[in-house]
Amino acid sequence: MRIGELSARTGASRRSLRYYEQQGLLVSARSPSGQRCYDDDHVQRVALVQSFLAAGMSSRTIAQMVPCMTEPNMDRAREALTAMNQERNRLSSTIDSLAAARTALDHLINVNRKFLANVAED
Amino acid sequence: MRIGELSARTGASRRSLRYYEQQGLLVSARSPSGQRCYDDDHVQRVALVQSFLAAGMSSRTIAQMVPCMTEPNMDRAREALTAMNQERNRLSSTIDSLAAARTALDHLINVNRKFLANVAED
DNA sequence: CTAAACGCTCACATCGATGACAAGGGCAAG
DNA sequence: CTTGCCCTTGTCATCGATGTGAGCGTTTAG
Repeated sequence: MRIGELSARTGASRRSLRYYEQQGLLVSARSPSGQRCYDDDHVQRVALVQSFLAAGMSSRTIAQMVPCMTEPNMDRAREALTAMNQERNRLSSTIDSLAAARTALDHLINVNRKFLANVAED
Repeated sequence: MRIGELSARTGASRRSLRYYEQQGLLVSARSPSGQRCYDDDHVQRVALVQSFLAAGMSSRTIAQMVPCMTEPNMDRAREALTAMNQERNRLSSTIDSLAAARTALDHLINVNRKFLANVAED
């Protein structure tokens, strides 16, 4: 498939897909005329990249792990594992922060609910 | 206290504190010479703002809720509640995304661990 | 064959929170 | 009064992912 179809299937813009490739997150075969050619596997790959980007990973970090996403690579597996574990920790503590923020928000929501209820009573 | 001390106590840079004020996230009294004066309550307030910013809320969004953080305000309570609930949902789905990314990462980590173990066997 | 739709590269623009720096005023200790 | 440190406002720079548009080649349907 060409870039338009991959874009349609993944929801990533053509622009983003080219950017992913430029950053080494995605590899494409090229037609004789230079157009990018993808196969079905790339759909999942893009989904994974999107998931990681949405999680706040930088493309540099993802690029470090990507070589091991397709076929584990002995040379890079160790450093990739290090990066992955580091990111896993970062993710976990981010999740904790968000949960804390949500708790604080819940508190604010309750205070305001009660306030509105009191006003209604008067 | 003046801005330097608040900065030291909260970990937010002086620059950030001025920015928070400019965005309506923080209010300060001023000394006759124009210097910002804070009291202890502001430490908590800044912590809350930092927590929300770290959770990816825009300063505009936080500004919408802040008037109701100090003293509930009848005029704004309803719209603020709307914004708060909206943000709560956004937070929840962000947390879900991060959790999904972490699961995907765990999968990758396992694949690589096994690969390295197999290599070691040979 | 032609036109529409798609693809290519290159380069500049955008957003939001923050850093960095300039030019100047306020205040305490020597 | 001077020195040193803290404060003020204002402006320009930064980062990363993506939008946007120009200028030009390719593929496909009529």
